[in-house]
Amino acid sequence: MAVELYDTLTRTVRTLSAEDGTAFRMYCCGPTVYKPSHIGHFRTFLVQDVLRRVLELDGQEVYHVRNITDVDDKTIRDSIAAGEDLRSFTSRWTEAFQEECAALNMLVPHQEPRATDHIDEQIRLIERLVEKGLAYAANDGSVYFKVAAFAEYGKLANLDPDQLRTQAQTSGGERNLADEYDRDTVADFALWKARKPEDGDNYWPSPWGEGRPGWHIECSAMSMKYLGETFDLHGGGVDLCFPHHENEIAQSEGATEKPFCRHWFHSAHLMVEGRKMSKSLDNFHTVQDVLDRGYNATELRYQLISAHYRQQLNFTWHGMEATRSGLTKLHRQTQSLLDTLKLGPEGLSGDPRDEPGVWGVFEPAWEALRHDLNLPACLGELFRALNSNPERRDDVHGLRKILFALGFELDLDGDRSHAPEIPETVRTLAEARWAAKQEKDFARADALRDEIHASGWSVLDRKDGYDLVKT
RNA sequence: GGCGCGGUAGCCAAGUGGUAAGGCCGAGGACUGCAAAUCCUUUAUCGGCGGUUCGAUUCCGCCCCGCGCCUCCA
Repeated sequence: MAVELYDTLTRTVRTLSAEDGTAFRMYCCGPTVYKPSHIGHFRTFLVQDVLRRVLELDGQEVYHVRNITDVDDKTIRDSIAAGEDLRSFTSRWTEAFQEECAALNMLVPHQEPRATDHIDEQIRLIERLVEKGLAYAANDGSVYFKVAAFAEYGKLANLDPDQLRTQAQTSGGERNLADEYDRDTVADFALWKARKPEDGDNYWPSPWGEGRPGWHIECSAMSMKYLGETFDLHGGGVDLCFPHHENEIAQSEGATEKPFCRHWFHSAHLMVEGRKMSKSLDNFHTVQDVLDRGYNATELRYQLISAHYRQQLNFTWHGMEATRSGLTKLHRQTQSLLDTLKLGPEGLSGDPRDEPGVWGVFEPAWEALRHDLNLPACLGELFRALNSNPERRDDVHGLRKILFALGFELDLDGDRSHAPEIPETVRTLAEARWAAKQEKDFARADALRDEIHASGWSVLDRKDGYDLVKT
């Protein structure tokens, strides 16, 4: 048994393994905390969450680190605008992020290091680079990585470093804005940024004067601190491929002369109604936006993991409706399986990671996950298995594992306990209608149903009675 | 211009060198006084043109269309 995943660096599907033979060490680039994360961010984090669940179901011990970037232009700008110090400002947004992760039923990383808690580590890493001639201090007190000194620069994003060095314009023909500091070539990137007036109180002492770390260095410093100089997997959205991860490789491998990480895991972007979503455009939906529309977190989770991770996912409200229907079917069929086996909701409780690898009819769904985390295929096989009317005890083990991998917590048999109180007037009307129906006075029965409907309730007849449901 | 991804039923979306999973919606049927729910059945030849092959949606070439990245965006 093994889990296979596409690796961005080698452009091949490779088997994942723990280099040290014990724990699989994965680092995921986390959010920059200055406003609510949008559902596109959560797509990436959810896909990473599923990967971790699959690895753990496969019997591997996973050590999962996801950073919090709490110092950059935007966090500084917005905290000052809010009249709040950076630490408390970013702490608020970090907590908001963590609450939404919990709502989406994501496993909590083993470490969630913050950039500002690791300034020393970052400075030491920069010092190593300066000592090795891979970085230089500019006149303004900033320190830059010397891209020309790192021969393999561009290997992850498959870009030509010579071209990058001389590129003064972006594809859109705009001036390359990256050139606002004093450096040798446009491709060189800042490891340390000299203090500027607009930084307010947000600066730290360093061998090169007061300032703050650049964008990429915190991930190199923190991943290596918690996972070692070579670790197993590094993940993020495709947009991080360049420059962020390319720069991380340059910094890290430049300093250590060891491979930085063994596997690169990038997930494609979420689109919204056919358009790209990003913090710089104003078209993003937050988790709260989706909840406000009346969808629950499980429905959102399902939608966000339902496409293959290397494929763009187009989020639409129409799609959310389809997802809701699909989840309803999943509930129903799962309940049906439990009923067949005379098991209560507890039949699916407990931690399936501790159970033996028995899959029953759900084996194909598991195979789909193991092979490059093929979630659409997994969902297809899940439904196919349920449609086959499984009735063996072993099948429940398989279903429990698949539901764990997907992170779905189904509210089985829970509808009645969560149902709102039925008003006495409605109950009376419903009793009267049932009596009328028994006497085959259908005109009166229908009239009473209309009355009940006007009170906000629907009557659903069964063979031997009826249910009242709030509309 | 450079690098990369995709075009499969009304919608979403897997997949394979030998005639295409699954979900949603729709349709037909069963059930029901009706309605809802539920159950059953049912809906494609895979962007276009060539090539390789006994055979291609799947491999190769060209073309058309859409999308992403190319310096601080997951």
